[in-house]
Amino acid sequence: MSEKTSSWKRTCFSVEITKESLGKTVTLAGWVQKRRDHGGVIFVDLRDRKGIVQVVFNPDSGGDVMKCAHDLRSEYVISVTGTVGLRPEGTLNPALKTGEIEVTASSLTVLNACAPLPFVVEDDTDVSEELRLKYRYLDLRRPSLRSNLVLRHRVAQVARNFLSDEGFIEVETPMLTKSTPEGARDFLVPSRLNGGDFYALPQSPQLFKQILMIAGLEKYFQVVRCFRDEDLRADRQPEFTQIDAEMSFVESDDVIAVMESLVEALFKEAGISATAPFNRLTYDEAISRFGLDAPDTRFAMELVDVGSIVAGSGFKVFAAVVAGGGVVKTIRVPGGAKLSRKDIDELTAVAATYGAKGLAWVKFTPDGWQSPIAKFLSDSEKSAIATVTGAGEGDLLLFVADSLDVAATALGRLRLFIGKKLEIIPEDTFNFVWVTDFPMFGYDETAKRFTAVHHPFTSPLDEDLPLLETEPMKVRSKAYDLVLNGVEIGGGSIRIHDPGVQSRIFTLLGISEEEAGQRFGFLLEALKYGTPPHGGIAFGLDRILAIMTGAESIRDVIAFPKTQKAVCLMTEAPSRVDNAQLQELSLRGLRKKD
RNA sequence: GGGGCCGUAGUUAAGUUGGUUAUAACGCUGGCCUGUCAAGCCAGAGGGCGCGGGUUCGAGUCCCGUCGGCCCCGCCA
Repeated sequence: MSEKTSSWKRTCFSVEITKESLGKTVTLAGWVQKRRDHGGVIFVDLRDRKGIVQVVFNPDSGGDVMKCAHDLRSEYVISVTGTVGLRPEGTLNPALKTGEIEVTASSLTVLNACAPLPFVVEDDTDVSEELRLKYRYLDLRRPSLRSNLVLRHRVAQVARNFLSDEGFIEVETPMLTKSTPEGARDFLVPSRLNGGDFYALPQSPQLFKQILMIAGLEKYFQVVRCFRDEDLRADRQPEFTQIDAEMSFVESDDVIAVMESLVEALFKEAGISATAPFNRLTYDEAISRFGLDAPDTRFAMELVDVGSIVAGSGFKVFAAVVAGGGVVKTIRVPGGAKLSRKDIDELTAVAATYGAKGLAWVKFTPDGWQSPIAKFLSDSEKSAIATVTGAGEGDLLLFVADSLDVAATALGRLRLFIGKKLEIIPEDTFNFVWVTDFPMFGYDETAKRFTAVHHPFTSPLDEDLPLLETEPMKVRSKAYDLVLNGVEIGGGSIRIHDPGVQSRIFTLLGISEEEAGQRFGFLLEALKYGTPPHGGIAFGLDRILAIMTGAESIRDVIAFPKTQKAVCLMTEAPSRVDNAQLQELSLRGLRKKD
């Protein structure tokens, strides 16, 4: 196809060519980003993994080479040998790292052609994600996506190096493991050798890492895939990656201290400064001030409780909720009085999504209170509300009266919604906060039983141990989450290392001794044999990278992600299998073969 | 399980109150062109509107169903 005067093997990458290479002969290999054919001279932007450089073909290159260059198309794979030269004055391209130089080709080898593309391989493409996922290999050629993968690699390396330097041992734990019905839905794997039995893919290596502590590893870590068969979101994939760690002979503060340094190191790799120690909030504080257990602390607009002010109010809706044990909370939207009725309707709809039955509002206008509820409130109530919220002219107050859970969630979400809409959340700010002292238990109204908020192996606070049997809902745990800009990026706890306490927790969760034995017998057994106090944490690598890269979805930091229906559009997994395969696994297909 | 948005050439979109041969840009194909980098100029090909029903004289346009993508609620110890 062209003269073979030299090998097609690359001598350097595009971006390695500098002005110091002037006059040198180089061989480049890569993809044709763009061809600009002027007839007598042809420019080709050659892209390799590291960047782009302009290659020039002119009649001096030889007739064959010109003809061959003329036939080049986007994404052809080529090798070019040529001489590095300065670009003529006035033809520099400041947009390119290599914009001052160019390579004048003396030979060209087409290593492979490329079929017409389903979409243009460029960062500034607005092609649908559906198509991008189907042709993921083309999508990944785009520099922005590739740089996400590169950063992911670097961050994972930093994690490994850091933890290794801190004395953590990376241990691989099984991917084929035991199903534990607690928690998320398991992905099941049928066992051929034990027909009718199933493995589960791990939701996390939780039990294994605890057992590694019992085994005396003292410090364990793993960059590990986890699987949960639940519905997907922008920040949730059925398989995702955790930086998982566990330590022995530690309390919460010990884990937090090491992990803060790790997080500093990870974010430094992305050019983001995270300065430890990070702020801390208890769960109760987080809920009461921000409404959510993953508070976005980049902006204020905190929740204010006005329950005591309106407890005896003429506004029966408020008074009744307080009398019934509920709360009345409000947020002040600075300058929010300019919002239209339609805007407020929208906010009401948002609040309704999270279960709020209504959204009361007050606009502070030059003429005083403008509000559907103003007439029900006394002057002293109004002034108390203004004082406690700090509301002044131009502001808007939004109230939700409901159970603590609903009111906090609705206003907490509303706070985020308004923060985004009014663009009052500062960008390029990274606010880390530890949320601690989570409640041990939640209550499942439908199943009429207690559930573990974190997981059943989380240790209660020592001082709350006596409340286990008397007031379980008041028991707090030694759990901690790391929250960044309103996103939970990690969470962990000090574990129970006392089999007696572990049994009490199982009893409370309504897990019988027999059941506990079936599900976690190996752990309960192991706990008897000299278990050190231990605890750990796991970070969501995908979420961390999404924040670092500004990605809207973790799909943009995962090489081969799945769609919302958990389908890989490239491989078309999941798919049907042969009946023969099923039979071998003692399974029967439920769907007819079409 | 539920709510919302979307689906028209290869791609991204426009398609008035349902009305002749469905538009545009980019891309693609061919030609011209020695300094472009959103190259330029000329010519050209390409879809029957995700799929299936229905209403109608007539359906991208209305109705029903279905498939797919995205966002969210539930779910995610």
